[in-house]
Amino acid sequence: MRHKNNEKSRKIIAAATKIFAKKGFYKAKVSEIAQEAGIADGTIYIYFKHKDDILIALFEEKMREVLDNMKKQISLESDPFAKIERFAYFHLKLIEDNKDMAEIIQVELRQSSKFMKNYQNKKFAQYLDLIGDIIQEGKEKGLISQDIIPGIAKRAFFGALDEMSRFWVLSKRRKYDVETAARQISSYFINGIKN
Amino acid sequence: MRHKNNEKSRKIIAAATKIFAKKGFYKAKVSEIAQEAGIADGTIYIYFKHKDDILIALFEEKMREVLDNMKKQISLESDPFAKIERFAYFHLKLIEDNKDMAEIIQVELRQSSKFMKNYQNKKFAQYLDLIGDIIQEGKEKGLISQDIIPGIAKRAFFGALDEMSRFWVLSKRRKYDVETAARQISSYFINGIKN
DNA sequence: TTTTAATATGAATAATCGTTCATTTTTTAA
DNA sequence: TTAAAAAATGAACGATTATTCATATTAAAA
Repeated sequence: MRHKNNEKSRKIIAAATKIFAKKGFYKAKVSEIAQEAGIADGTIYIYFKHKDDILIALFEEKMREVLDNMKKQISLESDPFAKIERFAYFHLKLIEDNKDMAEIIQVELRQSSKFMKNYQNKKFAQYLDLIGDIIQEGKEKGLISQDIIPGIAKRAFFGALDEMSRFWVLSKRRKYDVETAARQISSYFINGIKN
Repeated sequence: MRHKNNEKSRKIIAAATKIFAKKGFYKAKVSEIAQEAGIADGTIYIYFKHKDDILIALFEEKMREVLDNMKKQISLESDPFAKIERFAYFHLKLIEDNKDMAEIIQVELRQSSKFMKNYQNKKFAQYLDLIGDIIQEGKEKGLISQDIIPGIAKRAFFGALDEMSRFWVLSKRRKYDVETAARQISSYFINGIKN
């Protein structure tokens, strides 16, 4: 039954999210994931061909969620600067609400190019492009300086948010709240690029 | 003889830099590092107790270099904004000139908290604080808005540069040159935080 | 030169874990 | 209800690889 299979896949991914976040991909044992999911070791291999595939499926599922959610959020605003501010807030909010996912994306996504030679993270590129598109729109509306290179600016903005996330994810306590961090970071950026 | 030992340690670290960058920590075999260094597998264990220790020593050595170099660069400027610009340029230049090191710091440093429970990267914190101190100085001189929170701003700026590095390190070709990227990123930031 | 100490070697060890598959259990179809 | 198919199990396998250590080599001291 198609429905049940998806259910079990998701159960495995949910378990893997927890275990990968806690131990990292390499130190996470397949048997631990199985135990967390409440199934036998071998069952995992009915749904995933290799351990790697669990991580890839995890990326795909989470990134799809994140991307869809952010698209919706952005569409609620019409002003490019308001979009940027909203992006910052919801990005950081997402991190706060999904620590395990955030930790995996922070840590494992970066090394994914090493152990999965051919895996191209298209969803991540699309996520970055959400910012790129806002900047492009702002330039066209004359709100953002023509000197700004969207390919650099989108990375600078994402990187600023991402480093903040890293700090939260890897340290135990949150020193700044989401609202403050989002407001600060988006205001540096908006003031920095506006015409 | 002290001198010779240090020499061999460095030879091992140099070899490890190459291998870790190419394969990542977990996929790098100790025997490969030994081969790259032109020594026997066992010899590595005279200089390092565990594989982990090679990576830690590597971090320490590289970060010390990076930190020393950047301190010198910053001290050449007196104006906080000029310091920021110089920081951006030399950070990106360093990445460009030391691809292997950059790749390791990008990828392995992030997961270091996972496999080395007790390793605190003090040098990295100091590196971030170089930016924090510049911002503090700028605030005191009235050049930077009092609303700016150095603990957030330093991460935002570093993150912007770091994301650019990530792009360079993980993609094959460099799309933007160092000068352009440094100028863009530091100008967003400076305009964003100035009074 | 001879003795002693320090270094280096690399084959052997031992532990780890991803993956398989013969068997059992559950579900579906007849 | 019974037969066939699908899904699940988990013990066993086998490949990998960090680390050790008995032996050999080189350097230092006597």
